[in-house]
Amino acid sequence: MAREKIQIRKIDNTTARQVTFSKRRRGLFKKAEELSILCDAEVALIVFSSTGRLFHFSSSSMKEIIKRHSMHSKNLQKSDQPTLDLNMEDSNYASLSKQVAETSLQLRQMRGEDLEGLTVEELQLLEKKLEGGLHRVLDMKEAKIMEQISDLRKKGLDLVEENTRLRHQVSGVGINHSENALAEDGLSAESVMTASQSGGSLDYDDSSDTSLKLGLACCSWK
Amino acid sequence: MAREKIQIRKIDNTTARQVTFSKRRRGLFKKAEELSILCDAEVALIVFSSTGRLFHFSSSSMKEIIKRHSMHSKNLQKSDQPTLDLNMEDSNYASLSKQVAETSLQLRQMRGEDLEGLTVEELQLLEKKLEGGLHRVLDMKEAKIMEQISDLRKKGLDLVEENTRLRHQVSGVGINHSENALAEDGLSAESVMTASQSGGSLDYDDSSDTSLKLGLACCSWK
DNA sequence: ACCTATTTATAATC
DNA sequence: TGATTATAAATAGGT
Repeated sequence: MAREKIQIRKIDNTTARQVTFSKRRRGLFKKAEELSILCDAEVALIVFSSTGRLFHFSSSSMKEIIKRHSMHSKNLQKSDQPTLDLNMEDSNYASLSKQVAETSLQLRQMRGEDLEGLTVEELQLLEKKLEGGLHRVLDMKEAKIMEQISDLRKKGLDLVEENTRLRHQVSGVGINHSENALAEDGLSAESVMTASQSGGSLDYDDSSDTSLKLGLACCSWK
Repeated sequence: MAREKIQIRKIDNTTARQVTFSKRRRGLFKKAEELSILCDAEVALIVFSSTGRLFHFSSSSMKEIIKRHSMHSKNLQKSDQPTLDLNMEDSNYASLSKQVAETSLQLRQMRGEDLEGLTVEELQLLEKKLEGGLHRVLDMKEAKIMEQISDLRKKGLDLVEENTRLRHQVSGVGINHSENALAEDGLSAESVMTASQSGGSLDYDDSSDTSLKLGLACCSWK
């Protein structure tokens, strides 16, 4: 709702996502409170950021609202869960632990560990994930490298410019002592450009081991 | 936010209040969902109208989010629960929670997400990890496939053997009716061996695109 | 964190 | 309720 319309899907850029999260979170909580006041409603809002931070609002007691909610929804639940507040909290830790175990197993498997129990199909899936991840990492690395190169090139050009200006100043003032010999074969703007570009071409070798690929092997330069 | 600015206090007129409730409720739920999608956040929203009707939204499992919330808030609660075990869990909770956040970030990054903040060096490291993992996964897959192949081959040999035995039995008993024509071009033990071996040679080509590596990508070996 | 051009949400009205 | 519309708010992209 601003400078440009955006699509409602996960924001890729982490920083942008966090900024948007902050802004929209404030907006959401404000509106939640307004609804509760204007319309005399009971409102409970719980938000966990993707980094795990908790934000919450409730117009009255969060516990009461949650209880009331679970009473309502319990009518539709299979009553195999005598979930009261107490054992719910107890099972929290377990579920979080389970989550840790699960995620770290996934992580280990992506590192190529603990693969014994997997079927060929699961391995195939893992392989696809890894290739996808690798591809995106390579793309990002490439982007960063390009950025650095263009930065460096720009800086180089600036320096050459300043260098030239200084040399002119020096010769203009007529103080051209031997100490300034350095300036006499100072780099030209063009040579800097060229050097930067060859640095940026990053010619890769297809036959090299993949671990040395330098990330540009299969990538599209953007 | 419209024809006129309003004060945020309870709307006296019941009808107007209900109308506003409907409109704002929709807006609130929409924004809650948008936040969860855009920012990859976990969001739970529970609303009771003043007439007692329940409305709720949750980006994932309401139960899970509520659990997670109650764990967090327990940390800030007064010690009306002087249970030793619980306290221990509380003190562990923060670190466990942090661990979840950390591991899942790593996982996301291995999937190629959330890479913005990384330096080229970090990306390089990630790349190495991915390549290492991929390599081990491929190795394991190959091993499993080889194993399956030799299993199949063995079973094939057994079958051929039995087949032969059966054929002998059949001809021995002298009941060689036309229905048994099938047996007459039964596979020889050798042909099974050969077929299995050529299927199992698995020569992969280093220069091929990784996604096609092992040449068996499309086959589902069980 | 602050600034605006735009997009959204919505209060009043029909 | 539902549609309309003028206006208040929210906010995306920059700085």
